[in-house]
Amino acid sequence: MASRPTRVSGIRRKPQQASSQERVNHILDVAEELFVAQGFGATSTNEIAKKAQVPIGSLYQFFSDKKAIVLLLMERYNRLLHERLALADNAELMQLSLPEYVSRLIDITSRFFDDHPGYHAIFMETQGSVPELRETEDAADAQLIVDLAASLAGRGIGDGKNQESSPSTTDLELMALVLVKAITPLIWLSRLQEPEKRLRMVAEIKRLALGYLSLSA
Amino acid sequence: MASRPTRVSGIRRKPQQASSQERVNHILDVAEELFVAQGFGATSTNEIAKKAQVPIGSLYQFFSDKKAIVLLLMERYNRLLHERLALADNAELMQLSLPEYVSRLIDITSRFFDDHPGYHAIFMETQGSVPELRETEDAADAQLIVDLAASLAGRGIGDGKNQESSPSTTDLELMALVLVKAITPLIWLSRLQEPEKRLRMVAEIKRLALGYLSLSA
DNA sequence: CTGCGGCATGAGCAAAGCTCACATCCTCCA
DNA sequence: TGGAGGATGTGAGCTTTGCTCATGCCGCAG
Repeated sequence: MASRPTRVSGIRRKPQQASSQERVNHILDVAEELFVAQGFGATSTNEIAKKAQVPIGSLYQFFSDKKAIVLLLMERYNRLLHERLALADNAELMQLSLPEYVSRLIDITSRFFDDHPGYHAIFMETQGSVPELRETEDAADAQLIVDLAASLAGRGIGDGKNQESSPSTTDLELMALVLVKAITPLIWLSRLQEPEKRLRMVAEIKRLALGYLSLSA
Repeated sequence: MASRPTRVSGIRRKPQQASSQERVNHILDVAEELFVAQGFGATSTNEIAKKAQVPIGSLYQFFSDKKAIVLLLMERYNRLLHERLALADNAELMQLSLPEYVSRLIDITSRFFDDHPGYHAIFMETQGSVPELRETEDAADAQLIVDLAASLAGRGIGDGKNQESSPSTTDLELMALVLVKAITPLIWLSRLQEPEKRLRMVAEIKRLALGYLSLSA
């Protein structure tokens, strides 16, 4: 798959100069910090501009919207997650037994959310009020789903599901969709529990995935 | 379980007069209509007041906040869902085979979201920006989870999970938690698909639940 | 009829997102 | 080198929206 070009819908003037590019990144970093600390709604664009030492007018030259800031942040996060999963999804992973394979994938994802607490925090608050964010997120999930479906196919999952006829790729992708969309919120939820309960939840999430996959093994 | 008193945290002056109670309900109905039609963020409180033929000052005598309106709406929805599930969760349901039992529960929930499209629409947009809503929703889910755990216990699910020691209630509730929190977003997602794919998704959701429960049967 | 306590009302305040008229800088040709 | 002209930088202030509060009105006790 060719690496699709990053969506820059929310950007107003594409920074040609390197210095401007740095300014944009600096604004993004400051915004991320403030969003995580106080929330998206409680952070004003003027505050971001002031803390980033950028006049409010300049900020709006780079970002069409307050929403655009959050959009770019989420794209950054999505890229990171995809990279991390793609990195792990290699031949080595294929050697593992199904339970260990499932366990690894879930641990990697869970770990990612630990390393980037802003992802969950910002996404949860903004997904509802920023429709474009749903699209970006769906595109990112679609990517994960395609990859996961391919990975599952490599393990021979789903071959025996349709008794007759061919087990169309779409069936596998449907399974991958269900897994991704079920597991992601569960992992987020697990992060809110105290450590002991959290471990039990993660174990239970793995059982959920495993039970589902076992039906089609 | 005793029916817990409805949370009225967001109400400013408890309407003693019947006429005031009617006014509150009328405002809620108008607000629901506007929220579904244009979204929560795009609907101003002044607009609600005008359409409900209530002066803006009076509206704020009944509701402490714009958030309070949405909170009361969601409580209404949660009460309805709980009632519908409680109604179905009777002896008759216990006679069914496990696959049919799972199928019924998921169909009932899915049907509920069809009958009340506002639930999903309003909740999705507001959950992030209204922290109190998360609490209300968690309380409602907790109720569902306790009921589901009891229902599962009645079927003998989970008895064989812990090889040694007692299968503590908490284990069952953890399973119920995982099921509820995994299935709800999936059902919401399924509602956005075209009819054919939607049916396949619902079937897949049932397989997910079934596979999971089968591990502990 | 008169005084009083509380409810009803909507003009207007404060906060936040965003604009736009103006200043400043940078480039390039005479 | 100077200066014209476009591109970029800047922040006062406009608009919208959630919400308040000074004022008016109503119903009842004396």
